[in-house]
Amino acid sequence: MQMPAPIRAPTFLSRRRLFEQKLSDLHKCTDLNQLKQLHALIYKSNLHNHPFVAPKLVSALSLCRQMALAVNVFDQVEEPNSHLWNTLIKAYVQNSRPDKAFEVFCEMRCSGVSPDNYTYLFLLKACSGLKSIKMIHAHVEKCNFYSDLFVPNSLIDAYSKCGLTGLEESKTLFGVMSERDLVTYNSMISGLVKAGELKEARKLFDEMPERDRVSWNAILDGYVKAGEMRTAYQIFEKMPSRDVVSWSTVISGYAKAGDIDMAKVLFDSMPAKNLVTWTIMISSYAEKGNGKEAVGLYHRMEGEKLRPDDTSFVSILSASAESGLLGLGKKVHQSITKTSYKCSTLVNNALVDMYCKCGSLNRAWSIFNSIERKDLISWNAMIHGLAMHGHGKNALQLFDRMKREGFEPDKVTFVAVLSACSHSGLVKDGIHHFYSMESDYEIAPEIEHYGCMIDLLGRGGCLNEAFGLLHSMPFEPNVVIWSSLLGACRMHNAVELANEVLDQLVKLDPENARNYSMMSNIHANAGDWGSVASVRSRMKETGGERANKGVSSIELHDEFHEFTVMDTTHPKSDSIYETVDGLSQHLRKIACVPNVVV
DNA sequence: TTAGGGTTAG
Repeated sequence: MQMPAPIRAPTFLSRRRLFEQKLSDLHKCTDLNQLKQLHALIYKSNLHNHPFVAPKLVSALSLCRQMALAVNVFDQVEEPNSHLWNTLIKAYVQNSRPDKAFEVFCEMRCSGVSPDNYTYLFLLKACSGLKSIKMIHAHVEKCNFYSDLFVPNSLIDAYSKCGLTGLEESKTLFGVMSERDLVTYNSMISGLVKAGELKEARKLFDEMPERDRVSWNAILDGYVKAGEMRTAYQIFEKMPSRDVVSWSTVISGYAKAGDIDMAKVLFDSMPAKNLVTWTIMISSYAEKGNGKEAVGLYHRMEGEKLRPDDTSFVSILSASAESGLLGLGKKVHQSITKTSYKCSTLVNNALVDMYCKCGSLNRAWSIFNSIERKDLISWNAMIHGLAMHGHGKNALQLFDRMKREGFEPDKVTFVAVLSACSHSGLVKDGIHHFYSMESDYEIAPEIEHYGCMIDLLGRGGCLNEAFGLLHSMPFEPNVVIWSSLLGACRMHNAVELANEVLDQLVKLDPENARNYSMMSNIHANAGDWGSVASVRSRMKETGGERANKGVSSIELHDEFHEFTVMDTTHPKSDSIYETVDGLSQHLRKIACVPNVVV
C-alpha cells in the first residue's frame, strides 16, 4: 500500500514555485495590488538587490505609473548595473518624461557605468527633436560605438521620425553605412513611407537583397498611406505570409478610404485580432458616426478580455469626440475608472476634449481639475472647450490662470483664446491678445489666427476692419475665412460686400450649396426677391445644388437618429416638427428671429 | 532595434 503524499512540503514548494514564477513574469505585472504584494515579498526575502529582480520590479512599477516607487527601488540597490540603469531610463521614456531619462543618463555616466546599445536605444526613443538626436549621434561617434548595426539602425529610425530634415539625416547616414542589414533597410523604408516618399521607398524595397514580413508590411503601409488601395491589396495578396500587422494595415486603409464595409469583411475574416485591430475598427466606426457598431464592438473587445492601452483609449475617445458620440465616450470613461488604471495625462486630455466636444462641459471641467500633471494640451483643450460653448470670459480667466501657473502659451492656445473672444463678442480682448502673440511670445500669427480675428471683427460689425486685416495678412484667404465674412455680412446686412465675398467663395468652393443659401438669405432679409431668384439660378448653373445635403444626428440610448432638410422619414416626424414649431414660436415671443433657410 | 491604432486648432 502506498503512503499518502506528505501535505506540508508540496504546499511549501508550490508556494515557493509560485513566487518564483511570479518573479519571472514580474516585469509584465499590471495589477497594482498584486504588484505591491510582490514588492513587499521581495523586500522581505531580501531579493531587491538581485541583478535580475530589481530591473523587473522597476519595469513593472513603471508600467503601473508608480515612478516614485520605481526610483525608490533603484535607490536601494547598492551598485546598479547597466541593465538597471537602462531600465530606469526606459521607465522614464514610457512615462513621458524624456527630460528625466536624459538626467539618469548623465548620472549613469558620472557613476562610471558605460552605456550600451540599449542605453542609446531608449535615449533615442526619448528624443523629441533633431537637436537631441544629433547630440546622441555625436556622442556614439566619439565613443566609436559602431561595432554593430544596432545603434546606427536606431539612429536611422529616430531621425526618420523627425520630419523632412530628419529624413535627410537618415538618408545621409544610410548612404555612408558600409554595412547594412534587414533592419537598416526596413527602418529606412518606413522612414521614407512616413515622409510620403513612396517611390523611393519602393526603389529600396525592390533592391534590397532579402525581405522579411516587416519589409512587406512597411511597403504595404506606404501604399495604404498614399490611398492607393488597389496596389495595397495586390501587395497584401502577393506577400509570402501575413501577420496581424498586415491585416490591421489594410483594414485601416479601407476604413480611411471610406470603405468601412470592406474593412469589416476583412476584420471578420482575419485569423487572430489584437488590441490594435480592435482599436482601428472601433475608432473607424466612431469616426463615421456609427456609434451603435462602435459600442457593440467595444463590448465585444471587452468580452475578449483585451485591456486597452493609452493609445487605444485615446484613439477611441478622439473618434468619439469627432462625431459627438457621448455614449461611446462615457463607456470608455467607465471602463477606465472601473479598472484601477491610473489615467495618464494623455488619456485625461482626450477625455477632456471628448466631453467638451460632446457638450458635457461639467464632466470635462471636473476631469481637467483632477489631472495631477497638466500639460499644455490639457490647458488648450479646456480653454478651447469653454470657448466653443460661449464661455468666453471663463476661457480668458483660465488662460490667465494657466500663465500664472507657469505655462507658456503656444499657437494652439492662441487659436483657443481668439476663438473665445470671437464667440463671445470680446473684440477689445481679442485685439489685445492677437497683438500680444508676437510682441510677448514671439509667435507669428498663422492663417487660423487671422481667421479668428476676421471672424471676431466681422461679428462685431467692424466689416471694414475685417477686410483691412484680410488684405494685410501674408496668406491667401481660405474658404473658412471667406465663409466667416459671408456670415458677418449676413449678420450686418452688408449686401454689396456679400456679393464680392460670394464671388471669391465660388472660385474656391463652387460645389458648396451653403454659400448660395447664405447669399439668398441675405437677399431675402433685404426683401430683394429678384436677387434671391438669380442666386438660385446661379446655384443651378454651377451645380451647387448637387452638393451633399447637411445631416444632423442625435444619439439617444445608443440609438442614432439622422435628419436632413425637410426630412419626414423619421417615425416620430410629426411630433418632432410640432416641437420645432413650438420652439420657434417661443423664440419669436422673446424677440429672437431664427434664421430660416430659404 | 524594424511594421499597425494617437490627445489640443475650423
